[in-house]
Amino acid sequence: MPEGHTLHRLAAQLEENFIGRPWRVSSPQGRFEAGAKRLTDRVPERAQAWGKQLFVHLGPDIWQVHLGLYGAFSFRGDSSFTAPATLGAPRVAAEEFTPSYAEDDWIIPQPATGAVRARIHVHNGWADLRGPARCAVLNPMQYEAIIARLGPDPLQQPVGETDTRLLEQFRSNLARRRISIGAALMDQAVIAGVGNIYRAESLFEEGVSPDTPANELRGAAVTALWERLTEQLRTGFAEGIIRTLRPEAPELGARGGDLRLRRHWVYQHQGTPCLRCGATIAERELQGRRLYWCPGCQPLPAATARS
DNA sequence: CATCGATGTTTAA
DNA sequence: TAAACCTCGATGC
Repeated sequence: MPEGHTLHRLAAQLEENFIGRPWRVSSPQGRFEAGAKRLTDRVPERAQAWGKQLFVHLGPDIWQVHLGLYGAFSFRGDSSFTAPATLGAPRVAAEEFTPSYAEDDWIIPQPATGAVRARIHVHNGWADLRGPARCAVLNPMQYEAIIARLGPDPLQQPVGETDTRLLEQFRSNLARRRISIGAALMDQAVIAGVGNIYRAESLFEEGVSPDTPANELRGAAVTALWERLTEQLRTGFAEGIIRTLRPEAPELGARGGDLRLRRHWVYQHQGTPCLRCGATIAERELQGRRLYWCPGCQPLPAATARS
């Protein structure tokens, strides 16, 4: 589920399995051959996530990966290579296999199946990247240009802390935009890492209408929205899935048990009663993406309501 | 076997 | 605002 939390998990996973070790990079599919050739047989120094962007630093070269809608990494290795089967868009779980080793003691990877853009390989395992929207080698200037276009990422804050500098950047980014908060949360220059699910679920939990003009949100509401997104993204990072609805939520009472498998308050629940107020959850298209909200819990503020 | 849709972004019109 | 792009599982005939 590649919203920001997935990319931070990915960066942590790459740090664990790949950083500080020589790696081999290839492009079985062929569409990243030049980049793979440049990166292979070197030692990656740092993996970094910022919003939905992933960067791996190797001296002045930076490997940039953006998963887009359906990009994913899959991991395989021996028992010393601890990694989930996949990170990113949903993929089928890998089957068991018995590791074997080459003369140099490197694990022998299985043949790539399907469209593997990039394969990264260390002595005890490997990862395959499929379907990314971007997979490129950047120079420092190109990297800086991309970073400059990204807003603050709530996951840049140390766990348990609020970085007021980042919060104030979010606040001023909203104040300068004449678009709705629903549109603003999807703009990676306003806040980095939020996607369609976190947009819907954070606005619902804060009781904010997606149609509220971004520059009319009150100060306290901006702070609360930032804190809410921080909490939701941190939970997603810790658990590896986006779950904003919990069976033990007080609003659910005895219904919680029946709702164990439901993860979201409003995302993809249009046409059904809101679990908080009973109003029918609404859905429409906004800037080419589906927008979900509860008209009962998220009314337009009276001052800006249209007649 | 064909079509659709998805957690996203960029480019063109 | 629309189309293009990247991939694959689910759905439908």
